[in-house]
Amino acid sequence: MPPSRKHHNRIRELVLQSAGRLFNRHGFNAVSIDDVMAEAGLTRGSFYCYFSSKSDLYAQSVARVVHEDRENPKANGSERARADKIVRDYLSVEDHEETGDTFPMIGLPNDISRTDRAVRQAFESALKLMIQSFEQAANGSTQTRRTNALAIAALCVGGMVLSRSIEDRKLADELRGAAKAAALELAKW
Amino acid sequence: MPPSRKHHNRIRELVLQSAGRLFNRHGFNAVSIDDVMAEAGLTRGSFYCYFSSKSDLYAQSVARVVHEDRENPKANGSERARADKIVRDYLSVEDHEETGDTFPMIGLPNDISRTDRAVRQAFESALKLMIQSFEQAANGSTQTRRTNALAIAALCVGGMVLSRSIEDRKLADELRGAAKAAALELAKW
DNA sequence: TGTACATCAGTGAACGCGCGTTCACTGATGTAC
DNA sequence: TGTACATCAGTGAACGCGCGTTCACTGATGTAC
Repeated sequence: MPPSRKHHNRIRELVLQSAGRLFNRHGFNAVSIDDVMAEAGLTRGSFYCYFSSKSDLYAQSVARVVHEDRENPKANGSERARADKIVRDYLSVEDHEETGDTFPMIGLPNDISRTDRAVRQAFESALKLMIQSFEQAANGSTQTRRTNALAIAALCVGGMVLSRSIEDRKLADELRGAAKAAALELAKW
Repeated sequence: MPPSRKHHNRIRELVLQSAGRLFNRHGFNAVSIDDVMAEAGLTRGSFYCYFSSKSDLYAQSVARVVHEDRENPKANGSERARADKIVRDYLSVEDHEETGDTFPMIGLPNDISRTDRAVRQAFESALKLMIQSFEQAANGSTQTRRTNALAIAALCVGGMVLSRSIEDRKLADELRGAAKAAALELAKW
């Protein structure tokens, strides 16, 4: 087996990273396979050496984040710090263009609607993980923590989606700021 | 002028209604011109008798709602009642499939990203109107009302988008419920 | 050590499909005379 | 009142483009002997 297994995995990882970045920024539909491969420095054709379809790529890209989080759950510090980081990733006023390969991957959930099962399931498990993070970090009774975690998730996604959809930068910043404040208020962590 | 002006306007309105319904439910990209025309009982071709492009249709569909709201601002009752209705339209657990031609039209904002100017502007003005509604209805200082109105908007959109993106109905209902509770708590109206 | 071969990453052209848009045409409606 | 004509809604086929996917081919790499 000539081109080594190592090489295969390295490139594959590279493509996954490009994909994560692009999917987070622009959503599923708006990103083409060409875009992903170009960002990784390759051309369209070899994509299928690594993934069986665009949906497969998305599913694996999301699954990777979930998996990594499960592997080293405390790597990024306390539960509080992790939850805090997620909120910041979504709602920071400053570097909102930098949604790298951090956590989110729930980039732009809307265009998920009509795609296949695997994509939706991957998305769903990532969402559940995010909610769980918030739940563990929050204070209060079990019930309160659950409810607040759900609301925080809605604030994160809603704030980000809206602020990205508009051109009025001032309003966009205001929106993210308000959503962040409300989220942190709910969390009381 | 044979087919009367009345007729033209009537059909046009009918198409706008179908469009509003479908766009609210599925977003911009996921709805085809065929879908809209079929829902109105017509075929693809005559679409261009009424609108110059798909973007034009979307822009006008959204603009209609804004316009109607400006025309009879108190038609639906007090400011409180109107704001309340918007939240319910977004986040009711029951009839979330029924997002008719009520207010929302901020159906699924994500896939707006790469479409033309008119579409984005229409969307943006609708969003501003929604925020304004919340602002007027809420209690507290000017500053508090503004901040809370923004957070409520994020909760509405985030809660709806997320709950529509997942298959786990129980979680979806929980999400909408939590987002709604948080929104009403913020509003204190 | 050197040569033949197998393997697979990578390329770029081509295919197919969905969908927005165009177009030639039909048919009904109302106005002109 | 009746007939010819103009107007436009409506139809369905066709075009064009973007993009996911396929495919025949190349070339490099490492193993077999």
